[in-house]
Amino acid sequence: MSKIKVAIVDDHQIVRDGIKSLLHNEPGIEIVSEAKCGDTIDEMINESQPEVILMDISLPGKSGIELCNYVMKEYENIKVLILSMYMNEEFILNAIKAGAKGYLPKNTSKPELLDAIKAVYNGEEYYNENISQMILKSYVKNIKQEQESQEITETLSKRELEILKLFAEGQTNQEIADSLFISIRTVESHKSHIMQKLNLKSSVDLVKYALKNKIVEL
Amino acid sequence: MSKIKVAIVDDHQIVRDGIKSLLHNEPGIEIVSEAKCGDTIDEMINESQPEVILMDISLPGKSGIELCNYVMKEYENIKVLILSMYMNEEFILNAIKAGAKGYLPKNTSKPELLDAIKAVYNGEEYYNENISQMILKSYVKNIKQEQESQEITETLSKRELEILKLFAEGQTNQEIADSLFISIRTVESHKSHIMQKLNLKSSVDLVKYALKNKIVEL
DNA sequence: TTGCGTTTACGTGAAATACGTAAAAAGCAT
DNA sequence: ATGCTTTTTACGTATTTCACGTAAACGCAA
Repeated sequence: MSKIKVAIVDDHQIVRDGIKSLLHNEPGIEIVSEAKCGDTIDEMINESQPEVILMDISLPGKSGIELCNYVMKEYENIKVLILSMYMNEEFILNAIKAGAKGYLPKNTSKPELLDAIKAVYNGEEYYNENISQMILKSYVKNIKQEQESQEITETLSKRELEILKLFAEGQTNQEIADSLFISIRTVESHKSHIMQKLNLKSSVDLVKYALKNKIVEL
Repeated sequence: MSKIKVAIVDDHQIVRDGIKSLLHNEPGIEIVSEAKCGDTIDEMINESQPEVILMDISLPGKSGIELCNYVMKEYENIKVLILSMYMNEEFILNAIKAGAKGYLPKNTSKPELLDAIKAVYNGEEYYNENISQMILKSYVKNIKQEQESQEITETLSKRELEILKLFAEGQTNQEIADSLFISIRTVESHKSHIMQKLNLKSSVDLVKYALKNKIVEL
Protein backbone atom coordinates (compact mmCIF):
# COMPACT_ATOMS: atom_id res chain seq x y z
CA MET A 1 0.00 0.00 0.00
CA SER A 2 1.41 3.35 -0.99
CA LYS A 3 1.53 6.23 1.43
CA ILE A 4 -1.28 8.77 1.64
CA LYS A 5 0.00 12.01 0.21
CA VAL A 6 -0.85 14.88 2.54
CA ALA A 7 -0.47 18.62 2.04
CA ILE A 8 -0.67 21.24 4.79
CA VAL A 9 -2.03 24.74 4.41
CA ASP A 10 -1.66 26.83 7.54
CA ASP A 11 -0.15 30.22 8.10
CA HIS A 12 1.32 29.33 11.46
CA GLN A 13 4.71 27.83 11.09
CA ILE A 14 4.46 26.31 14.53
CA VAL A 15 1.31 24.47 13.54
CA ARG A 16 2.83 23.24 10.32
CA ASP A 17 5.87 22.01 12.17
CA GLY A 18 3.67 20.43 14.78
CA ILE A 19 1.69 18.49 12.22
CA LYS A 20 4.83 17.45 10.45
CA SER A 21 6.45 16.21 13.61
CA LEU A 22 3.25 14.37 14.55
CA LEU A 23 3.05 12.61 11.22
CA HIS A 24 6.77 12.42 10.74
CA ASN A 25 7.44 8.74 10.90
CA GLU A 26 4.00 7.41 10.27
CA PRO A 27 4.33 4.57 7.80
CA GLY A 28 1.10 5.23 5.91
CA ILE A 29 1.46 8.97 5.51
CA GLU A 30 3.73 11.27 3.59
CA ILE A 31 3.75 15.06 3.77
CA VAL A 32 4.25 16.13 0.20
CA SER A 33 3.93 19.90 0.49
CA GLU A 34 2.97 22.78 2.69
CA ALA A 35 1.85 26.34 2.21
CA LYS A 36 1.10 29.39 4.29
CA CYS A 37 -1.91 30.37 2.28
CA GLY A 38 -3.91 29.47 -0.79
CA ASP A 39 -2.27 31.77 -3.30
CA THR A 40 -0.31 29.02 -4.99
CA ILE A 41 -2.72 26.19 -4.36
CA ASP A 42 -2.88 25.10 -8.02
CA GLU A 43 0.85 25.03 -8.33
CA MET A 44 1.16 23.13 -5.11
CA ILE A 45 -1.43 20.54 -6.12
CA ASN A 46 0.04 20.05 -9.56
CA GLU A 47 3.55 19.65 -8.24
CA SER A 48 2.92 17.38 -5.30
CA GLN A 49 -0.38 15.69 -6.16
CA PRO A 50 -1.72 15.48 -2.62
CA GLU A 51 -4.65 13.23 -1.84
CA VAL A 52 -5.57 14.89 1.43
CA ILE A 53 -5.14 18.55 2.33
CA LEU A 54 -5.03 19.60 5.97
CA MET A 55 -6.23 23.16 6.03
CA ASP A 56 -6.70 25.92 8.56
CA ILE A 57 -9.73 28.16 8.27
CA SER A 58 -8.18 31.51 9.04
CA LEU A 59 -5.61 32.10 6.38
CA PRO A 60 -4.15 35.27 4.96
CA GLY A 61 -5.91 36.10 1.72
CA LYS A 62 -8.58 33.62 0.78
CA SER A 63 -10.13 31.86 3.74
CA GLY A 64 -9.90 28.12 4.20
CA ILE A 65 -13.60 27.93 3.34
CA GLU A 66 -13.16 29.64 0.00
CA LEU A 67 -10.12 27.58 -0.68
CA CYS A 68 -11.94 24.39 0.20
CA ASN A 69 -14.74 25.34 -2.13
CA TYR A 70 -12.27 25.95 -4.91
CA VAL A 71 -10.44 22.70 -4.38
CA MET A 72 -13.72 20.79 -4.35
CA LYS A 73 -14.67 22.26 -7.69
CA GLU A 74 -11.36 21.91 -9.47
CA TYR A 75 -9.97 18.75 -7.94
CA GLU A 76 -12.87 16.67 -6.83
CA ASN A 77 -10.76 13.71 -5.81
CA ILE A 78 -8.80 15.64 -3.21
CA LYS A 79 -10.19 15.44 0.30
CA VAL A 80 -10.00 18.53 2.45
CA LEU A 81 -9.70 18.11 6.19
CA ILE A 82 -10.18 21.31 8.17
CA LEU A 83 -7.99 21.71 11.22
CA SER A 84 -9.11 24.72 13.15
CA MET A 85 -8.86 26.42 16.50
CA TYR A 86 -12.38 27.63 16.15
CA MET A 87 -15.13 25.29 17.20
CA ASN A 88 -18.07 27.57 16.59
CA GLU A 89 -20.99 26.34 14.56
CA GLU A 90 -20.68 28.93 11.87
CA PHE A 91 -17.23 27.88 10.82
CA ILE A 92 -17.97 24.21 11.04
CA LEU A 93 -21.17 24.44 9.07
CA ASN A 94 -19.54 26.60 6.45
CA ALA A 95 -16.73 24.12 6.16
CA ILE A 96 -19.20 21.33 5.63
CA LYS A 97 -21.10 23.35 3.07
CA ALA A 98 -17.84 24.05 1.30
CA GLY A 99 -17.29 20.33 0.95
CA ALA A 100 -14.77 19.66 3.68
CA LYS A 101 -14.66 15.97 4.51
CA GLY A 102 -13.73 16.49 8.12
CA TYR A 103 -13.23 19.10 10.80
CA LEU A 104 -10.87 18.67 13.70
CA PRO A 105 -9.86 20.91 16.55
CA LYS A 106 -6.18 21.72 16.69
CA ASN A 107 -5.80 20.02 20.02
CA THR A 108 -6.53 16.74 18.33
CA SER A 109 -4.60 13.73 19.50
CA LYS A 110 -2.21 12.02 17.18
CA PRO A 111 -4.35 8.90 16.77
CA GLU A 112 -7.41 10.98 16.01
CA LEU A 113 -5.56 12.95 13.37
CA LEU A 114 -4.35 9.70 11.80
CA ASP A 115 -7.83 8.23 11.92
CA ALA A 116 -9.25 11.32 10.32
CA ILE A 117 -6.73 11.39 7.53
CA LYS A 118 -7.26 7.72 6.77
CA ALA A 119 -11.03 8.11 6.96
CA VAL A 120 -11.26 10.98 4.52
CA TYR A 121 -8.72 9.30 2.26
CA ASN A 122 -11.05 6.32 2.09
CA GLY A 123 -13.95 8.53 1.13
CA GLU A 124 -15.54 8.67 4.55
CA GLU A 125 -16.32 11.79 6.52
CA TYR A 126 -14.75 12.47 9.85
CA TYR A 127 -16.15 14.64 12.58
CA ASN A 128 -15.36 14.06 16.18
CA GLU A 129 -18.02 13.81 18.85
CA ASN A 130 -17.97 17.40 19.98
CA ILE A 131 -18.45 18.54 16.47
CA SER A 132 -21.25 16.11 15.74
CA GLN A 133 -23.09 17.38 18.78
CA MET A 134 -22.44 20.95 17.78
CA ILE A 135 -23.77 20.34 14.32
CA LEU A 136 -26.91 18.91 15.81
CA LYS A 137 -27.42 21.83 18.16
CA SER A 138 -26.71 24.31 15.48
CA TYR A 139 -29.14 22.58 13.16
CA VAL A 140 -31.93 22.81 15.67
CA LYS A 141 -31.08 26.43 16.34
CA ASN A 142 -31.07 27.25 12.66
CA ILE A 143 -34.42 25.67 12.13
CA LYS A 144 -35.84 27.75 14.94
CA GLN A 145 -34.30 30.93 13.59
CA GLU A 146 -35.58 30.22 10.12
CA GLN A 147 -39.02 29.73 11.53
CA GLU A 148 -38.82 33.08 13.24
CA SER A 149 -37.57 34.81 10.15
CA GLN A 150 -40.33 33.22 8.15
CA GLU A 151 -42.83 34.47 10.67
CA ILE A 152 -41.66 38.00 10.11
CA THR A 153 -41.66 37.91 6.37
CA GLU A 154 -44.91 36.01 6.39
CA THR A 155 -46.57 38.38 8.76
CA LEU A 156 -45.37 41.72 7.50
CA SER A 157 -46.00 42.84 3.97
CA LYS A 158 -43.33 44.56 1.90
CA ARG A 159 -44.84 47.93 2.49
CA GLU A 160 -45.16 47.38 6.20
CA LEU A 161 -41.55 46.30 6.40
CA GLU A 162 -40.53 49.39 4.48
CA ILE A 163 -42.39 51.66 6.85
CA LEU A 164 -41.06 49.87 9.89
CA LYS A 165 -37.57 50.32 8.56
CA LEU A 166 -37.93 54.04 7.93
CA PHE A 167 -39.56 54.58 11.28
CA ALA A 168 -36.90 52.65 13.14
CA GLU A 169 -34.29 54.70 11.33
CA GLY A 170 -35.72 57.72 13.06
CA GLN A 171 -37.99 59.30 10.45
CA THR A 172 -41.24 60.86 11.58
CA ASN A 173 -44.52 59.74 10.10
CA GLN A 174 -44.63 62.86 7.93
CA GLU A 175 -41.14 62.23 6.59
CA ILE A 176 -42.02 58.65 5.82
CA ALA A 177 -45.19 59.78 4.08
CA ASP A 178 -43.24 62.29 2.03
CA SER A 179 -40.51 59.93 1.01
CA LEU A 180 -42.99 57.25 -0.02
CA PHE A 181 -45.41 59.72 -1.59
CA ILE A 182 -48.34 58.57 0.49
CA SER A 183 -50.57 60.21 3.05
CA ILE A 184 -49.47 60.43 6.64
CA ARG A 185 -52.67 58.66 7.56
CA THR A 186 -51.57 55.74 5.50
CA VAL A 187 -48.31 55.60 7.35
CA GLU A 188 -50.23 55.62 10.60
CA SER A 189 -52.46 52.84 9.37
CA HIS A 190 -49.50 50.73 8.43
CA LYS A 191 -47.94 51.22 11.80
CA SER A 192 -51.17 50.24 13.51
CA HIS A 193 -51.34 47.12 11.42
CA ILE A 194 -47.75 46.23 12.19
CA MET A 195 -48.35 46.64 15.90
CA GLN A 196 -51.47 44.52 15.73
CA LYS A 197 -49.77 41.80 13.73
CA LEU A 198 -46.73 41.63 15.93
CA ASN A 199 -48.64 42.21 19.13
CA LEU A 200 -46.53 45.19 20.09
CA LYS A 201 -47.68 47.88 22.45
CA SER A 202 -45.61 50.94 21.68
CA SER A 203 -43.26 52.55 19.22
CA VAL A 204 -40.51 51.62 21.58
CA ASP A 205 -41.36 47.99 20.98
CA LEU A 206 -41.47 48.72 17.29
CA VAL A 207 -37.93 50.04 17.34
CA LYS A 208 -36.71 47.15 19.42
CA TYR A 209 -38.41 44.70 17.13
CA ALA A 210 -36.74 46.25 14.12
CA LEU A 211 -33.37 46.01 15.84
CA LYS A 212 -33.88 42.44 16.96
CA ASN A 213 -34.78 41.33 13.49
CA LYS A 214 -32.00 43.32 11.92
CA ILE A 215 -34.35 45.42 9.85
CA VAL A 216 -32.24 48.35 10.96
CA GLU A 217 -28.92 48.60 12.73
CA LEU A 218 -28.18 50.22 15.98
CA MET B 1 26.95 30.12 28.74
CA SER B 2 24.35 27.68 29.90
CA LYS B 3 21.17 27.03 27.97
CA ILE B 4 18.01 28.97 28.69
CA LYS B 5 15.55 26.58 30.32
CA VAL B 6 12.17 26.88 28.63
CA ALA B 7 8.84 25.32 29.58
CA ILE B 8 5.78 25.12 27.34
CA VAL B 9 2.18 25.33 28.50
CA ASP B 10 -0.32 24.81 25.69
CA ASP B 11 -3.23 22.44 25.36
CA HIS B 12 -2.64 21.81 21.68
CA GLN B 13 -0.26 19.00 21.14
CA ILE B 14 0.43 20.20 17.65
CA VAL B 15 1.52 23.56 18.95
CA ARG B 16 3.73 22.02 21.58
CA ASP B 17 5.33 19.79 19.00
CA GLY B 18 5.71 22.74 16.69
CA ILE B 19 7.52 24.79 19.27
CA LYS B 20 9.70 21.88 20.20
CA SER B 21 10.66 21.21 16.63
CA LEU B 22 11.36 24.89 16.09
CA LEU B 23 13.62 25.12 19.11
CA HIS B 24 14.91 21.60 18.83
CA ASN B 25 18.52 22.11 18.02
CA GLU B 26 18.99 25.64 19.10
CA PRO B 27 22.24 25.81 20.99
CA GLY B 28 21.13 28.37 23.57
CA ILE B 29 17.78 26.88 24.44
CA GLU B 30 16.57 23.79 26.18
CA ILE B 31 12.98 22.64 26.56
CA VAL B 32 12.81 21.36 30.08
CA SER B 33 9.11 20.57 30.42
CA GLU B 34 5.72 20.94 28.90
CA ALA B 35 2.14 20.87 30.10
CA LYS B 36 -1.37 20.97 28.70
CA CYS B 37 -2.69 23.22 31.40
CA GLY B 38 -1.75 24.93 34.61
CA ASP B 39 -2.99 22.33 37.08
CA THR B 40 0.46 21.07 37.91
CA ILE B 41 2.37 24.26 37.35
CA ASP B 42 4.05 24.21 40.77
CA GLU B 43 5.18 20.67 40.32
CA MET B 44 6.44 21.43 36.87
CA ILE B 45 8.37 24.49 37.97
CA ASN B 46 9.91 22.75 40.95
CA GLU B 47 10.97 19.75 38.93
CA SER B 48 12.36 21.44 35.87
CA GLN B 49 13.24 24.95 37.12
CA PRO B 50 12.38 26.76 33.89
CA GLU B 51 13.57 30.31 33.37
CA VAL B 52 11.10 31.17 30.64
CA ILE B 53 7.59 29.80 30.21
CA LEU B 54 5.91 29.92 26.81
CA MET B 55 2.21 29.99 27.50
CA ASP B 56 -1.01 29.97 25.54
CA ILE B 57 -3.87 32.13 26.76
CA SER B 58 -6.74 29.78 26.19
CA LEU B 59 -6.09 26.78 28.36
CA PRO B 60 -8.41 24.25 29.92
CA GLY B 61 -9.07 25.22 33.52
CA LYS B 62 -7.24 28.35 34.58
CA SER B 63 -6.56 30.76 31.76
CA GLY B 64 -3.08 31.72 30.71
CA ILE B 65 -3.71 35.13 32.23
CA GLU B 66 -4.55 33.75 35.65
CA LEU B 67 -1.66 31.39 35.42
CA CYS B 68 0.67 34.18 34.45
CA ASN B 69 -0.50 36.19 37.41
CA TYR B 70 0.14 33.28 39.69
CA VAL B 71 3.59 32.61 38.34
CA MET B 72 4.50 36.27 38.69
CA LYS B 73 3.52 36.24 42.33
CA GLU B 74 5.08 32.95 43.34
CA TYR B 75 8.15 32.81 41.15
CA GLU B 76 9.10 36.33 40.33
CA ASN B 77 12.25 35.36 38.50
CA ILE B 78 10.43 33.33 35.88
CA LYS B 79 9.56 35.19 32.71
CA VAL B 80 6.27 34.40 31.03
CA LEU B 81 6.02 34.80 27.29
CA ILE B 82 2.49 34.58 25.94
CA LEU B 83 2.13 32.84 22.62
CA SER B 84 -1.42 33.27 21.39
CA MET B 85 -3.61 32.99 18.34
CA TYR B 86 -5.63 35.90 19.53
CA MET B 87 -4.37 39.31 18.69
CA ASN B 88 -7.18 41.32 20.19
CA GLU B 89 -6.42 44.17 22.50
CA GLU B 90 -8.25 42.75 25.47
CA PHE B 91 -6.13 39.64 25.68
CA ILE B 92 -2.91 41.47 25.05
CA LEU B 93 -3.60 44.16 27.61
CA ASN B 94 -4.69 41.61 30.17
CA ALA B 95 -1.54 39.65 29.55
CA ILE B 96 0.55 42.72 30.13
CA LYS B 97 -1.38 43.56 33.27
CA ALA B 98 -0.80 40.01 34.47
CA GLY B 99 2.90 40.57 34.16
CA ALA B 100 3.69 38.76 30.94
CA LYS B 101 7.02 39.87 29.58
CA GLY B 102 6.10 39.35 25.98
CA TYR B 103 3.25 38.51 23.66
CA LEU B 104 3.73 36.81 20.32
CA PRO B 105 1.31 35.61 17.69
CA LYS B 106 1.49 31.92 16.95
CA ASN B 107 2.56 32.54 13.41
CA THR B 108 5.79 33.94 14.70
CA SER B 109 8.91 33.19 12.75
CA LYS B 110 11.63 31.11 14.30
CA PRO B 111 14.08 34.00 14.65
CA GLU B 112 11.45 36.16 16.28
CA LEU B 113 10.60 33.47 18.78
CA LEU B 114 14.27 33.05 19.58
CA ASP B 115 14.73 36.79 19.93
CA ALA B 116 11.74 37.00 22.22
CA ILE B 117 12.91 34.18 24.45
CA LYS B 118 16.36 35.68 24.75
CA ALA B 119 14.96 39.15 25.35
CA VAL B 120 12.66 38.15 28.20
CA TYR B 121 15.35 35.94 29.64
CA ASN B 122 17.58 39.00 29.83
CA GLY B 123 14.92 40.93 31.65
CA GLU B 124 13.66 42.89 28.65
CA GLU B 125 10.15 42.99 27.36
CA TYR B 126 9.25 41.76 23.93
CA TYR B 127 6.30 42.84 21.87
CA ASN B 128 6.40 42.72 18.12
CA GLU B 129 5.42 45.66 15.97
CA ASN B 130 1.84 44.63 15.35
CA ILE B 131 1.26 44.32 19.02
CA SER B 132 2.90 47.60 19.89
CA GLN B 133 0.65 49.30 17.39
CA MET B 134 -2.36 47.47 18.72
CA ILE B 135 -1.59 48.53 22.24
CA LEU B 136 -1.39 52.10 21.08
CA LYS B 137 -4.65 51.91 19.19
CA SER B 138 -6.35 50.20 22.05
CA TYR B 139 -5.09 52.84 24.41
CA VAL B 140 -6.48 55.63 22.30
CA LYS B 141 -9.75 53.77 21.88
CA ASN B 142 -10.09 53.21 25.59
CA ILE B 143 -9.50 56.84 26.32
CA LYS B 144 -12.20 57.76 23.84
CA GLN B 145 -14.64 55.24 25.25
CA GLU B 146 -14.01 56.47 28.75
CA GLN B 147 -14.65 59.97 27.58
CA GLU B 148 -17.92 58.89 26.02
CA SER B 149 -19.00 57.03 29.12
CA GLN B 150 -18.10 60.02 31.21
CA GLU B 151 -20.11 62.18 28.87
CA ILE B 152 -23.17 60.10 29.53
CA THR B 153 -22.88 59.98 33.26
CA GLU B 154 -21.80 63.59 33.35
CA THR B 155 -24.52 64.79 31.08
CA LEU B 156 -27.52 62.84 32.31
CA SER B 157 -28.70 63.18 35.87
CA LYS B 158 -29.82 60.18 37.87
CA ARG B 159 -33.43 61.03 37.37
CA GLU B 160 -33.00 61.51 33.66
CA LEU B 161 -31.25 58.19 33.39
CA GLU B 162 -34.07 56.58 35.33
CA ILE B 163 -36.67 58.01 33.02
CA LEU B 164 -34.71 57.07 29.93
CA LYS B 165 -34.47 53.54 31.22
CA LEU B 166 -38.18 53.17 31.92
CA PHE B 167 -39.08 54.72 28.60
CA ALA B 168 -36.71 52.51 26.68
CA GLU B 169 -38.18 49.53 28.48
CA GLY B 170 -41.46 50.37 26.83
CA GLN B 171 -43.41 52.26 29.47
CA THR B 172 -45.61 55.15 28.43
CA ASN B 173 -45.11 58.57 29.91
CA GLN B 174 -48.13 58.10 32.14
CA GLU B 175 -46.84 54.78 33.43
CA ILE B 176 -43.46 56.33 34.16
CA ALA B 177 -45.14 59.23 35.94
CA ASP B 178 -47.20 56.84 38.03
CA SER B 179 -44.35 54.58 38.99
CA LEU B 180 -42.17 57.53 39.99
CA PHE B 181 -45.04 59.44 41.60
CA ILE B 182 -44.48 62.52 39.52
CA SER B 183 -46.56 64.41 36.99
CA ILE B 184 -46.64 63.30 33.39
CA ARG B 185 -45.50 66.76 32.45
CA THR B 186 -42.39 66.24 34.48
CA VAL B 187 -41.67 63.07 32.62
CA GLU B 188 -42.09 64.97 29.39
CA SER B 189 -39.76 67.67 30.59
CA HIS B 190 -37.12 65.17 31.51
CA LYS B 191 -37.34 63.57 28.14
CA SER B 192 -37.00 66.92 26.44
CA HIS B 193 -33.96 67.71 28.50
CA ILE B 194 -32.40 64.37 27.70
CA MET B 195 -32.95 64.93 24.01
CA GLN B 196 -31.47 68.40 24.19
CA LYS B 197 -28.46 67.23 26.13
CA LEU B 198 -27.74 64.31 23.88
CA ASN B 199 -28.71 66.11 20.73
CA LEU B 200 -31.28 63.50 19.77
CA LYS B 201 -34.17 64.15 17.46
CA SER B 202 -36.81 61.55 18.25
CA SER B 203 -37.92 58.92 20.74
CA VAL B 204 -36.56 56.42 18.30
CA ASP B 205 -33.13 57.91 18.84
CA LEU B 206 -33.80 57.82 22.55
CA VAL B 207 -34.44 54.10 22.46
CA LYS B 208 -31.40 53.47 20.32
CA TYR B 209 -29.26 55.56 22.60
CA ALA B 210 -30.43 53.59 25.60
CA LEU B 211 -29.58 50.36 23.82
CA LYS B 212 -26.20 51.55 22.64
CA ASN B 213 -25.19 52.60 26.11
CA LYS B 214 -26.60 49.47 27.64
CA ILE B 215 -29.06 51.35 29.81
CA VAL B 216 -31.57 48.74 28.69
CA GLU B 217 -31.21 45.46 26.88
CA LEU B 218 -32.74 44.48 23.62
C1' DT C 1 -66.95 35.47 -9.18
C1' DT C 2 -66.05 35.49 -4.57
C1' DG C 3 -62.95 35.92 -0.98
C1' DC C 4 -58.65 37.24 1.16
C1' DG C 5 -54.76 40.05 1.94
C1' DT C 6 -52.43 44.38 0.72
C1' DT C 7 -52.23 49.13 0.15
C1' DT C 8 -54.27 53.12 0.34
C1' DA C 9 -56.88 56.66 3.13
C1' DC C 10 -59.95 59.29 6.53
C1' DG C 11 -62.33 60.70 11.27
C1' DT C 12 -62.10 61.36 16.04
C1' DG C 13 -60.58 61.62 20.59
C1' DA C 14 -56.66 60.55 23.50
C1' DA C 15 -51.82 60.71 24.13
C1' DA C 16 -47.26 62.32 23.20
C1' DT C 17 -43.91 65.87 21.50
C1' DA C 18 -41.64 70.40 20.69
C1' DC C 19 -40.50 74.50 22.71
C1' DG C 20 -40.64 77.88 26.02
C1' DT C 21 -41.03 79.26 30.81
C1' DA C 22 -40.28 78.74 35.62
C1' DA C 23 -40.22 77.58 40.54
C1' DA C 24 -39.04 74.56 44.41
C1' DA C 25 -35.36 71.39 46.12
C1' DA C 26 -30.84 69.71 46.53
C1' DG C 27 -25.86 70.03 46.23
C1' DC C 28 -21.75 72.48 46.53
C1' DA C 29 -18.35 75.98 47.27
C1' DT C 30 -16.64 79.89 49.79
C1' DA D 1 -24.86 80.71 56.35
C1' DT D 2 -24.98 82.44 51.79
C1' DG D 3 -25.04 82.42 47.06
C1' DC D 4 -24.53 79.74 42.82
C1' DT D 5 -25.51 75.70 40.07
C1' DT D 6 -27.87 71.64 38.98
C1' DT D 7 -31.71 68.82 39.47
C1' DT D 8 -36.27 67.98 39.72
C1' DT D 9 -40.50 69.41 39.42
C1' DA D 10 -44.42 71.52 36.65
C1' DC D 11 -47.40 74.09 33.20
C1' DG D 12 -49.10 76.26 28.42
C1' DT D 13 -49.74 75.85 23.65
C1' DA D 14 -49.41 74.27 19.15
C1' DT D 15 -48.24 70.27 16.61
C1' DT D 16 -47.76 65.46 15.96
C1' DT D 17 -48.68 60.85 16.82
C1' DC D 18 -51.60 56.96 18.52
C1' DA D 19 -55.64 53.97 19.00
C1' DC D 20 -59.51 52.34 16.96
C1' DG D 21 -62.81 52.07 13.63
C1' DT D 22 -64.11 52.28 8.80
C1' DA D 23 -63.54 51.57 3.98
C1' DA D 24 -62.30 51.83 -1.06
C1' DA D 25 -59.14 50.07 -4.79
C1' DC D 26 -56.19 46.44 -6.25
C1' DG D 27 -54.26 41.90 -7.12
C1' DC D 28 -54.38 37.13 -6.81
C1' DA D 29 -56.04 32.60 -6.09
C1' DA D 30 -59.60 29.10 -5.28
